[in-house]
Amino acid sequence: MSAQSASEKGRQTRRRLVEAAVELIPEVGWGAVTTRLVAERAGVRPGLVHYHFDSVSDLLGTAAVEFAEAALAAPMRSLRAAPDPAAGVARLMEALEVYSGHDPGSLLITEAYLAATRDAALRTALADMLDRFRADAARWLDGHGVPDAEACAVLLCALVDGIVLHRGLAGTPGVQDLMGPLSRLVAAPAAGDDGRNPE
Amino acid sequence: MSAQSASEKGRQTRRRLVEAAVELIPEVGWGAVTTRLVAERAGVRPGLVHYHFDSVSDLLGTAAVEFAEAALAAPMRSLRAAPDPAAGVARLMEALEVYSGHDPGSLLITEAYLAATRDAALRTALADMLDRFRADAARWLDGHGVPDAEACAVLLCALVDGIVLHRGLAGTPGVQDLMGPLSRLVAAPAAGDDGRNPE
DNA sequence: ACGCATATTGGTCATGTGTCCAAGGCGAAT
DNA sequence: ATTCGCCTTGGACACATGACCAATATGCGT
Repeated sequence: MSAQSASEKGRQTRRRLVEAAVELIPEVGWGAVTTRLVAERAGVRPGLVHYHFDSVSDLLGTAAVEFAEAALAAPMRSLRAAPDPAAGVARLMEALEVYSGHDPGSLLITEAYLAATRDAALRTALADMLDRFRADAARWLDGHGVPDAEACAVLLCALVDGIVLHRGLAGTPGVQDLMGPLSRLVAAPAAGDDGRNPE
Repeated sequence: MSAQSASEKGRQTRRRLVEAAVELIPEVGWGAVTTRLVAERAGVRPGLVHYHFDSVSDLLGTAAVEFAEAALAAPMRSLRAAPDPAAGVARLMEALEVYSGHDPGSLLITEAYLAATRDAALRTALADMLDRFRADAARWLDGHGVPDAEACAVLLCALVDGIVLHRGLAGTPGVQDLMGPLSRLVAAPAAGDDGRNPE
């Protein structure tokens, strides 16, 4: 295969380390990912971790952001491809069905949320991601006549992570059972202006 | 004052350790709570931790369950005291407003959720709690004419933790801005009483 | 061919960790 | 007062950790 340039090999090693971290974070927990552990999983020597990353936190942060970015793209596409709000939410929930039982990806993201509490850089990175996702969803909902699109988007995003979180605990009922109330959430006001909330 | 019996003093020490753990878990993260750290916070000697608890995990699990039990009681009361579903959800969200910014309590619970992923005993303990909460909410919603009460309860519980989780990241919009769509969620389809929001 | 920059190695270092234990304290029951 | 049981003390143990570094390998441009 390829005896690539030194920098190319370096990038590959770095990538392996990130992938190993992505695997390990859900398995053992954010704080329990150690240099030696991640190096062993990546098949490289422990010393390399501190060559490619400033610290273990740096590695973990990089892994979390890279993964989350990729993981959120799919559900977002599902939502956008839907013809109407109800179908969109249905698709979103379907995409979420992947997160059944103890899904490593969802655990990773939750771990990252918590770690972000104690890491300013990670916090802003994740918050930016969430805002982008939320803004996209709000725009789409608004464009399809859903009232309070922005609030709906906030709720949907919270719902996604909340369901994912509870899934980790035990078998929360299948998502399809939730569709009734959910479709009400994004239903356009039937006749009169009913869903409005005067402050 | 005091000069209580030996066993009484022991119970007090144990209580202090639990309280210290409750403080520390959100501050430094579940995995970073060490014997010496928690002992220092509790004002006792490190050796005592392993007298009152089998291990650090044992301490953390005890702290999480005891705290979560107490923390969920208040919102549940708020919900139950409400006259109708819309008001109930409003009260629930109000109670949640306590969780503004980085609320230690919500972080504690989230940390516990994640730790439960790798601890069977803790997992069943937390799942039992969540089920009780969910069942109570469902019963109450059902008794107030909300359709799909069970699914609604699942959504509400997920919503609570999801909002709490996202709150930790940054200033998610105030809860009152979410009430419009939320009242739609629990609105009864019947013509008479709908999701109007008294206040 | 020769340096040159990058990637890798194998090891060391001080520090902090969970767990355990023998000895001491101290109130309570006899 | 003496014994008994719980609580507490201070220290010890073996071990894992993050970070660091001088030396080495590897492929690049010249």
